[in-house]
Amino acid sequence: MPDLPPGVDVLWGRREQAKRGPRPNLSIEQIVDTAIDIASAEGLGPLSMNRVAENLGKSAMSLYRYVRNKDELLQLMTDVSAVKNAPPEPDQDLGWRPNLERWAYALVDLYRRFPWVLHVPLGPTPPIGPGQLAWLDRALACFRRTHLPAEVRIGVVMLLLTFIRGQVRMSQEINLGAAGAAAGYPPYGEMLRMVVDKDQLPDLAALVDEGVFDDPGEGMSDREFELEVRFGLTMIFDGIERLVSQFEEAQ
Amino acid sequence: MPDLPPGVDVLWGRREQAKRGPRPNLSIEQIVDTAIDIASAEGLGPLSMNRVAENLGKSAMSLYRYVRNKDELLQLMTDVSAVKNAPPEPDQDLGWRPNLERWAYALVDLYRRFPWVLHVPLGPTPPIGPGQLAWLDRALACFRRTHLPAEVRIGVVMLLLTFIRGQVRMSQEINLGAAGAAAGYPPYGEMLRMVVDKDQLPDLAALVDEGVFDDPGEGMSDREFELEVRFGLTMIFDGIERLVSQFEEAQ
DNA sequence: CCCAAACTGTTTATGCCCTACACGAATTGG
DNA sequence: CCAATTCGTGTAGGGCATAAACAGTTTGGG
Repeated sequence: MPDLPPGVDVLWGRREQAKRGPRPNLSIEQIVDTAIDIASAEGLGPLSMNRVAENLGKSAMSLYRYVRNKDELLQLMTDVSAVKNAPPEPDQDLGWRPNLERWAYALVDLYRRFPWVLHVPLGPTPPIGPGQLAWLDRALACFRRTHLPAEVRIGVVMLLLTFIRGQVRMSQEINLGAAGAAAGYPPYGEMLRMVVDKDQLPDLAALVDEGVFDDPGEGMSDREFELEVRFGLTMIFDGIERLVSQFEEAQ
Repeated sequence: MPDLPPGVDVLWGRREQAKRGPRPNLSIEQIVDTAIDIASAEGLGPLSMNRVAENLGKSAMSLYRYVRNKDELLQLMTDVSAVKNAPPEPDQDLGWRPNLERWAYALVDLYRRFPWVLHVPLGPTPPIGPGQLAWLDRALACFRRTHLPAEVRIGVVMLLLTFIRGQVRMSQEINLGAAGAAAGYPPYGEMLRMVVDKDQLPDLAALVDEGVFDDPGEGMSDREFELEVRFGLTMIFDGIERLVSQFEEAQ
């Protein structure tokens, strides 16, 4: 029987504790927590094994007694963040749409609380930790009273996952760009006016002239972001609604 | 007047050529092209300044005469890939939906031809190169005959961009995971059966029992991927259709 | 015509990073 | 009580981006 990928045993608490040898002075939980603290405060850039060990008052190599890899540490961090911010329990009296909407906005909150999660390179397998699977399960639970076939349910949930992930990530990066505006670059609208040619990019030029790209405030405000996400989610939920009613009629 | 971000002058061919000094033995085009070749063949991991220079028969530091940063090189690569795979010209006799669908699937092709683009960290500003702006323009051109207001047009295009980006990226990573299956891991369905508990994750367990996660072939086939993308895009396009007809009636 | 200025490519060096390895110290089963 | 096992650390190796100094090449101005 083949083994599970590294880290999975840890996530599900199936790591057998040592019988011999000195007592461990650290724990994976401590390591992952401090790593999460660093990443949440300063991002993934400054997160190095050295830095984590330093914050724990230990040497860098000591971490490798608990974690095979830096990548494994990142995977653990990702799943633990999903545990720290658990999905809401759907209320089966409410119908699928309000429940799924609550779920979706809770996911947005997760990515806003732990922005670095969006920059963790995906591991060798699809999500398999308890945190991420709990999110998956709660989304699927919203469809209990519908007649959607199994494949469609997953398809819909995956659609929401990728869309929310992409949207939050993009807004993050746009915000980062706004911070770069302090570095001396002109605002986006200005830059576009400098390079966009009316002949080669006519439709874009029209929008630039309308001032659509001229951000009034500093970068993208929380309200603007909310609107952008809500816009996309509404469109997607409308599509799901059509799908659900199709399979309801077929019943 | 503040300067443009680094690399923009290069992208738009506004780099002034040197008058003094020896003739350059390299060109940015060469550098970017070989970098693209490496990344397309082996991914961003093995792409280092040393490696690029090596493939050109030069020393690593020579590249810094043409490029400020590795990050700038990555941004250039991204835009050039969008030029090498240009967006289709919309046919104004066809209506917005067929045109936008062609555009969307062409974008999917772009990301499949240059998978590494999805892993390039976004730069200090939103896209400003001619390649990416051309894609933006061609998408906007699809709405010429509609009455959508400007903000909605951008919103829709952004929605498509993030969705396609996320979807292709996820399928890439799943495929990578399938490659990891050769490393000795059991298939995803098996692993889920090992960890998913019927009491704690009932809805997920139901789907696991149905065998939804048991991939018949090796990883995700092209056909499966096509279906997945088509599924999401259809839902989104239905949502756009609703939106367009709303503003048509309001006219 | 000639020299100084400007530019190119290379060599060298610095400072990070992850991590393989070997070691001494601590703990415990037989 | 010894041998096996485990823990934490120090050292070192290899890779990376890139700063700085330098030698060689081209050209504009006197």
